[in-house]
Amino acid sequence: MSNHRTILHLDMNAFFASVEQQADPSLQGKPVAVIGSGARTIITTASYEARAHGVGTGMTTHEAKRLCPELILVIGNNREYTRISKLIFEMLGQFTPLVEVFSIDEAFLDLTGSLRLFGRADVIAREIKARIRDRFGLTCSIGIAPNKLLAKLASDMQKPDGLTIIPPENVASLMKTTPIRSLCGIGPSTEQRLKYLGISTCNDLGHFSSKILTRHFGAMGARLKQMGQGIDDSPVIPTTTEEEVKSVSHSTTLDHDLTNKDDIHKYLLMLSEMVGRRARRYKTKGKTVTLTIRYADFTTFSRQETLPSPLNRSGDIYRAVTALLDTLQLTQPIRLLGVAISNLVHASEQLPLFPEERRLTTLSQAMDQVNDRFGETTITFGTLLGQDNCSHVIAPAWRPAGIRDVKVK
DNA sequence: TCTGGGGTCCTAGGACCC
DNA sequence: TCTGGGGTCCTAGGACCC
Repeated sequence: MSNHRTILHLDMNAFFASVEQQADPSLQGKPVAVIGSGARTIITTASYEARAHGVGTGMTTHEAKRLCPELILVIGNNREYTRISKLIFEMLGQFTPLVEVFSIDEAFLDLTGSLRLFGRADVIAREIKARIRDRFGLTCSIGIAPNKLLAKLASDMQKPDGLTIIPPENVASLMKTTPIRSLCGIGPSTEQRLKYLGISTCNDLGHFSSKILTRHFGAMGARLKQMGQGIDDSPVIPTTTEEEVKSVSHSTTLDHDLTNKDDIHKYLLMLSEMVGRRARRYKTKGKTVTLTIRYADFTTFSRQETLPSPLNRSGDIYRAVTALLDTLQLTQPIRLLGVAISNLVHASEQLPLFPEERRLTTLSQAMDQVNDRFGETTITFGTLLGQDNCSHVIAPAWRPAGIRDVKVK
């Protein structure tokens, strides 16, 4: 009986773009990019045909069109991606109850206990790939390794439609050639700081002085050294028992930069309503309210306030963020506005004690009920009317609403 | 028409309390 | 009437993920 774990990481290939190509055969084999609906949108996902021209996530549509004039732009369909994502994750639950949803198109599976029943891990991986292909016409890349860090590294090694296995005995030699930047958790900034210390491969990192790493990176230092050695003890946490969310936020890049206070207030009301509604759906309230502003030149900053009692009514959130706005001296036109609540506590089912408070809470609940039944914009605040609708494209990392309710087996 | 949106975690410094 | 010091909460910003 070996004492190491067998972890599988699944990564859907060009998920949003592939779903679009499946739904519309005329897109198959063509360069396709999924974008948002706003005026200043970016490429969310590019099909492999588009990637061949250099088109990638984060590019502006104009940059992408310049690289690939025949590129077909498709506005993302969040509902459909969420629907398929849930079906795939449910299917994964047939192989182990230990399925951790990492994003809308990625998941970790702990197969350690499943091997006796299903045989070898690569057999399970091939079965998963076949099912996803047969049922959805989609491909994925799978990595299998002794832990999550290496499984994720492995799934990245062959795309699209890959299957990469890192056996425990191969870890040390793999670390010799793997660049630190390939590890999940080491981004551009950490890479630069490590390079400055003369560290460029995982092997360099794994053998570097703990003392110096701790001096430069604090608590993160020890963890970095372990990562360099390919060590990762973090468990696969099934999504059903996942912790509660810690914040709820919405932000929007405006179609045009704003200077007018009335316009800014309208957007803040819209964002407050979106945050409040989602918080109420989650049955949560937040004590801290945050306003985020991005200026035309992209400087971004935030102001937050922690209130005496938690709130989730849209009007209360709106009041708090406008109060924060009033403390500021704006120096440039505004490009982006964001509203968040954090410091979350469970919302009590009990109605407030005072009549006026009770009236407002009941009103808020009634509006939610109507909106739940007849669609998002049936009832809303007067000043919101005439505002463009707020159908934003979810990012690949977005966790589908209610995903925590997915029954895994 | 340069540069989306939703999250988590960490840090540093200040307030405040004992 | 020099300098302590731990703990907690809060704010603001930044790194990182997809």
